[in-house]
Amino acid sequence: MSEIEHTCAFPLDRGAGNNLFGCWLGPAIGLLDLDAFFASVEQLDHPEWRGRPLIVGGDPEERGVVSTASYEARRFGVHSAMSSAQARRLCPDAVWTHSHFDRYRELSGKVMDILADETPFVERVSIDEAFFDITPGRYSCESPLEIAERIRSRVSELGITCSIGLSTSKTVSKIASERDKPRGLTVILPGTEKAFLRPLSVRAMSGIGASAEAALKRAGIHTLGQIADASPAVLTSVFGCHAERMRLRAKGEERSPVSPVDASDEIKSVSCERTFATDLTERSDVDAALALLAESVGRRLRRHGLAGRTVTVKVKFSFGQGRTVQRKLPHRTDDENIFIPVGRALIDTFWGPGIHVRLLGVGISDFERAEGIQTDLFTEVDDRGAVASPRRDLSVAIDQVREKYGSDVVGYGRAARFDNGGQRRH
DNA sequence: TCTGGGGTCCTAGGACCC
DNA sequence: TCTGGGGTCCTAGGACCC
Repeated sequence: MSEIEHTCAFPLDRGAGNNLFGCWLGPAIGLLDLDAFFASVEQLDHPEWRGRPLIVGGDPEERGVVSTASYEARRFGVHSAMSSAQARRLCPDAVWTHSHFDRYRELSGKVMDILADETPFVERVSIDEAFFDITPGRYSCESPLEIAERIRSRVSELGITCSIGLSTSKTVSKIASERDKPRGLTVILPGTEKAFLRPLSVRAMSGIGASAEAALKRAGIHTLGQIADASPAVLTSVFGCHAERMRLRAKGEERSPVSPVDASDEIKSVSCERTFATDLTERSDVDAALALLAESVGRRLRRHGLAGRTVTVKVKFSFGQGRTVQRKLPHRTDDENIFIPVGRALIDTFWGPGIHVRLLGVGISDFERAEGIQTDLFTEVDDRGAVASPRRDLSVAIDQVREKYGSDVVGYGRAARFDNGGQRRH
């Protein structure tokens, strides 16, 4: 029997009728966040890496960045999104590994199963985060604290750990979950939300990024309490039509429900981009890179059974600026043989002498539902209403070989000049 | 030391139509 | 011929998230 440990940000106010071991007033919404998730999975799968600084991310020699650092590596100052080169300087002895998404997805699924076993009201936010509603009386009459404690303990049986924030709203629980990582359970009791939020920096609240923070600072607003007290005009100048919703969130009075996602679950776009170890300066290299990225997008579209109508090409130049250009196709497709030429035409719109390409990306979006598809008499359309080139069959055959033997085995000649790291082959 | 890769959502302007 | 207004589609860009 695990002993109940938790952090209460504020002393219990028994007078208000809230008691840890008694009743919980109002909604009980939890946010579960897996601790250093990718790094924890790697340490689970490689016992020899446990207890050592571990970095999941791109190669330091190739403009990579840190995806996740284990807590041992974080002690050296390494954190997500830091360039791998800097991480290596801070922690030269760290173990490095690339990410293994299929494995992360598998474990994430097991965690979601645990949540689903405790309550039907689960809203998955990302691969390592989910909200869950355990309001007493909605599904179970058990104390929210006991349920949260049990979830935490069941997750640890998988060999990874999580932190949980528990309160009456999503905003507060999300912030609370960050307070005591790893393996924390932070409870903000009903009635104490406002006092908990007031002194916090505006950046603590999700939805406020660097840009909104700067705008708020110009208005003299630094804390969530100041957002709660700000004039409607000031808030509107920063948040537009979301001003009053942001105020409610900052006051701890948000009432947005945990929505088990079905429709919003659907994929809206599929894209692939690559930062090259050395800039591309030859148009032929850029075209070859486009083909490589497009094949990856095509493969994922076919795997998901999706076909889209908008092609987007994204580019970053060596001197920092970037551009995105997009074009709508007359018909949807999942066939890179169709959208590669469109991508080339989009590259034409910004290509010129002396251009150095640091990053190139390709994306497909605008997935129509089958009943909304329009066709004409002269276009061959498959049973899902998508157009395909004669070479799509070849693409599908390559998909199958890759499924079976791994992605490095076979590919078109046009993509063979780059390996998966985007490094030019010599 | 600069700043990856996968996404979502929103805004704004211009074209075009009624 | 001039005028205005509204709606929708397309495109580009930006903010934000993990």
